[in-house]
Amino acid sequence: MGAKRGAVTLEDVARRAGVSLATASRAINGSARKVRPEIRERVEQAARDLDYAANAQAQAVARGRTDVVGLVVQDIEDPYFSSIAAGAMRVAEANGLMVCIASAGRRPDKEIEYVAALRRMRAAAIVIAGSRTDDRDALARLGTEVDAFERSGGRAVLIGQRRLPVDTLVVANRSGARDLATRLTGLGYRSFGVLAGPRGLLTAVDRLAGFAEGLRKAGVALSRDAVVHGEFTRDGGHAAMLELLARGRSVECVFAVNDVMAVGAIAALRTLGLERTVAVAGFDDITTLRDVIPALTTVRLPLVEIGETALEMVLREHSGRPRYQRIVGEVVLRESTPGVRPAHPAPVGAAEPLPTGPASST
Amino acid sequence: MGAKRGAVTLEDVARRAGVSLATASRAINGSARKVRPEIRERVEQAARDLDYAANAQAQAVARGRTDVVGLVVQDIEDPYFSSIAAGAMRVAEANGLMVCIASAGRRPDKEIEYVAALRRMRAAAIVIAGSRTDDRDALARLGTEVDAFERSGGRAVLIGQRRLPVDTLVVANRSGARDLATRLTGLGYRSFGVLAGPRGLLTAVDRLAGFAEGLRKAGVALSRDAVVHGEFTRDGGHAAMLELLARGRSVECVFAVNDVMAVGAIAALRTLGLERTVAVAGFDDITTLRDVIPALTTVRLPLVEIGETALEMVLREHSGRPRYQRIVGEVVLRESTPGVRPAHPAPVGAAEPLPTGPASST
DNA sequence: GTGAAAGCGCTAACAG
DNA sequence: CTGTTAGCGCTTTCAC
Repeated sequence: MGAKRGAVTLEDVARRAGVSLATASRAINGSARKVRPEIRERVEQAARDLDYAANAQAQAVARGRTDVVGLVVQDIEDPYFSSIAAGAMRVAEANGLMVCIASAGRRPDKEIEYVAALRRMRAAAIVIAGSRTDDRDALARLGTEVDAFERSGGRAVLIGQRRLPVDTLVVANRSGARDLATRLTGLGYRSFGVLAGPRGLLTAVDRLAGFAEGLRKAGVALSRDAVVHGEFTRDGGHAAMLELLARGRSVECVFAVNDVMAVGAIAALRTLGLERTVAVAGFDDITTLRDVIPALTTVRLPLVEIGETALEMVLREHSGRPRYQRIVGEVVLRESTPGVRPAHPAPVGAAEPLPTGPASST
Repeated sequence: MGAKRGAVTLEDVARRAGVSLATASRAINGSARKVRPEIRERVEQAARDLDYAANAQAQAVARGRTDVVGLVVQDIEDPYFSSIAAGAMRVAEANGLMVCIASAGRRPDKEIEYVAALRRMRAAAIVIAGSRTDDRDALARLGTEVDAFERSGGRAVLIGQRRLPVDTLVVANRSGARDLATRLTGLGYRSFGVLAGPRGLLTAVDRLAGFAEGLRKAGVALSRDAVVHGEFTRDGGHAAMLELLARGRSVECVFAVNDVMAVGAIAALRTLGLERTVAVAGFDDITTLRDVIPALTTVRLPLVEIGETALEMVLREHSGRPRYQRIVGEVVLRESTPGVRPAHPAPVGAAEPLPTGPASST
């Protein structure tokens, strides 16, 4: 895929500067040993003349290490992952690393394949972002592959569930959803529906479980058929909302297990003129979605920061056993869940405005 | 950053299979020459036993070519770019390539730096997505770097403006904005404002120019102080809208040069209770933004497809001079520009509903 | 078919 | 400090 003939080599540079290969190497690509300034300048000039660019691949094999890190996500187009990617890339830049990114399209097998590819590339580190599934077999295979990666000298970190003996940023989906349920019942809601995402996706499963748990603690029941599964996407939320309505359940409030589904749900409600009748809450607090109307109540996850932390963690030397770091979200109540009028007064801090600092963009 | 000691080498595999290095290589990593099935099986078994993964870097230096392509974007968190990335990654996957991505943070210098890094990596191809600026110097340096990249055997393609003698997907910003202006005046609007984006950003400049041109053709004036520049972001649009209002100009319709700015503008209008008074149009048709209210009139750009096309173009063998392929957008009229009631009846096809096929997600 | 050996472009001892 | 000389891990002639 692309011949690399034309490329100038270090030998060309050395010859032109009239020095040895070794000296040229030391002058250009740094080294412990020092080079006389005069010579160094001559070499650098030669390199400039020839427009020399070191062959990173060759350096990698000679040095036995790479300057590339890998990032495996489920879908780069999903803002959840592009934010994480942004964070990781920021840290990579700060450390002079290039990031090779792979979008697995939510197929566990592809994910494993990419980890393997990254192992072949001898990536220094690799961060795997995205929910695990309940597919024990896929999990085991991923574990094997990650293990092989680490044994070959690389370092890996997962973002999501703690399911493998590997460094992990454990997203507190369960407690986040539980807190959300608590706040929502605090607003006076008593009947809920859940747009639950794909059945086997742990992030979705955990959020559902946590939400149910929160309701239970508040003494609110969640009937089985008030839970509708669907794709983890805008259209999935749209369809699930319609399905829930079709089931004839009247709910005051719907919890969509992520923001994009919530947006789909609101769209569905709107076409039926119900957007102010049924409250909707999401999860993630996706920046790009902050301007939907009504503003979404959600659980904010510091996505960019998660990406940064993940890469930093894995770059930091570490000795011994896997580290698990918990990432907790924060409930943000907004207009999409105005609360039930008569009863229960809204708790303190219930109405939080949209953040509009100059920092948040997109 | 990460020792690569543990890694199993092909030599280990060869030894275990009791064959020569050469044979092991042929058996595992393919070759013109054939290997007796029996031997091949033995080698493959050995590789499996040892959990061997070929060192892609070493292969690259030996073969003189890589399996990585580079993608340089302005900001991976911006849906405009994450969609392009998704497209590029799709075709990369189809061709067994890994993509190294770099997010330049809208700094032309960083962009150049990354192209250089990609050259060092000996990337087979590289796609540079994002608007050029009016900085002639930066453009020249990018040109030099890209040229060096191509001379060293790689292939490059730009997405944006035709400003360099390099393969380019030329986005028809100007004509898109012109068409938009035509349609908008067709709806009866007569006074416009423009939230124009950063001054030096060619994409923004072209869209402004095209829009102005469209208005002119329709005999509508666009006063200089009805044009407000600002960041190419949601907050930039928000601020610019406020500024436009502060200037005391009463406009019927505002054109924000991209969707994220348009969303910011709508948010600003909403806080003032003006969202149904001032019409707003954007550009790009960002998927994630399709559910804002009112639904955004915009110029749809096939972003994912652009990413695909770019990489395909550059992967396809080509002899000779640079190719320029035009990408034209399509005006999509939606609720954010309902049209002016009394006069001018809406033209045919004016009201296009939101696409809601199961395909569109996020 | 298979193996020995010469690279690929660069780094890193090791001597001077 | 600088040059010589082994490698790094793999591919690919070139003989057998």
